[in-house]
Amino acid sequence: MIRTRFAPSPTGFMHIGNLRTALYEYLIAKSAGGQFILRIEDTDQNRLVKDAEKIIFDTLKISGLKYDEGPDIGGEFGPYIQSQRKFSYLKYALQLIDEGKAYYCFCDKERLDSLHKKNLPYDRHCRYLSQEQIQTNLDAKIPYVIRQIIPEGKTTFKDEVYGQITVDNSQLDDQILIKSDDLPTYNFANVIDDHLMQITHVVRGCEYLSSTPKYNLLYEAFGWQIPVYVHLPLILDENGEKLSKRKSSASFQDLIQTGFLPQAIINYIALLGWSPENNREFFTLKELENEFKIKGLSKSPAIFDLNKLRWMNGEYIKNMDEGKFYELVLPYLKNSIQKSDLDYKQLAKMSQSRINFVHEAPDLFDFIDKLPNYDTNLFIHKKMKTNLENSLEVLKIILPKLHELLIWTEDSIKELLMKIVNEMNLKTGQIFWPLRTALSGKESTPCGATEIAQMLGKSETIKRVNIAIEKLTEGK
RNA sequence: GGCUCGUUGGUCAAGUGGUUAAGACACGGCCCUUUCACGGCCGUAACAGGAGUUCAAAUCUCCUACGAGUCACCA
Repeated sequence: MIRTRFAPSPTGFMHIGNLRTALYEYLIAKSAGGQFILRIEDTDQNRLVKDAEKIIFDTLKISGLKYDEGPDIGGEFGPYIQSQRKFSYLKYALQLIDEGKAYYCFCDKERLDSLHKKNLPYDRHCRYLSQEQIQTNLDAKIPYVIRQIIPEGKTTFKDEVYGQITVDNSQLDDQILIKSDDLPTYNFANVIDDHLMQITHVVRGCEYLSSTPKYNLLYEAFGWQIPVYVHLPLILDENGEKLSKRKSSASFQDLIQTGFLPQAIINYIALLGWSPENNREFFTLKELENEFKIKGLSKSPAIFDLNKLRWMNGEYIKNMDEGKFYELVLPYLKNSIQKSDLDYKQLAKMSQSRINFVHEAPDLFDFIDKLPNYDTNLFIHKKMKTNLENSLEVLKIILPKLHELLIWTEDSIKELLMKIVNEMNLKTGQIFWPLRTALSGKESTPCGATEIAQMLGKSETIKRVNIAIEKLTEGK
């Protein structure tokens, strides 16, 4: 049984890099019928950010990444918040001391700093202390940390994405397992918890690639089974820089707030660093669970392209069930458009293929309540073969006929206009373009002249045609 | 600086020794159309550089360049 875990620190926003890591962890587990676990790593109390934990829960919920075990739902390997396990790590470190694989270190900050300044690794000073010295120091209550003895030689491990990687142990410090406050370091707690929680696949960002040998040395010291490693390439922002938890540019919440649909975000980030075996681009989460293969992960970093996300969001809107889109867009339309006798279903339908965000819909219809103060040059359209003169002429012809029209429906208006087109032997556009422009005052609208006339009603239509005639006459 | 990793069009990417080097976004053009959008068609544009192995290299090896990650009592 494959078990993966998402182990974030509650130190800020969830940016899409974090989310993608969670997504891949989820997919690796679920594509093999395994389990996905959430564990909060909050051992650094100084860096905690208020509400960050809630953000994590909410984000996973909204994006549909359901975990099988976690702080808020429990599970047989709990607790799932590291601060609640904080004193359970010490005994493992003491065990390593007993076995001669770790040691007390009493070096003070000054000593360490001076080494650090010279860019030197820890000199293993305390590794060779005698039993008596150690006991004396302990009795004297001198603060200590516990360090692991890093053996000579090389450490080799296999990563599922990056392949075999070998590091000379001389590159590795005798790492601290337990800090002087008796709490574990991140790396140590991580290994212990992953083992205790029976995590089989450690999936994480590739910033951990170079510290993985340290992890392995720990597993080996305990004689525990080493997990499968899957390191993920970075996601960079549009400037090619690392995403940050402080800057919110690519934070999930902000994207949601901007109007991106969770499904579109998930779909898009799934493709940032992974590609399916076929050429497919659209996946629901369920479909990803079926198609995801570790083999498709790439090694090089990817730039987060808001442009393509926008496009994908538009695709999700276009392909959305009509009824569902109507539900989503209705409040926006009702709130922004004052004219109330409108067929909102029709408006929804007209906007669905024209927007990338639901909230953009009302902008398309802003001309309904108020005719913009447009420039008469709008009447000039080369392809429609219209200019100021023939537009004026056409509008003058239409005006009385509109007055006479008794039944005011889209069909009746269209019939009327087509009749004029035929009688006068015009190009269709030569009558529709001036009318549409006169009624909307905009270069483009989500629908044609007849729909607009119908929406506006007879008197408003006539009013706007009159305004247009005036404008065009004045310009002469 | 040491170590590790990476480098295919502006972006995401396919590709595992022989391809006209896919596809998508963006961009440009054309078509459809009463405008716009949708849709359809077409186009611009890439193997970081060098040396080697080979009949044959985007693919294997080495070097160089560039980029990134990491070297904490942070996670």
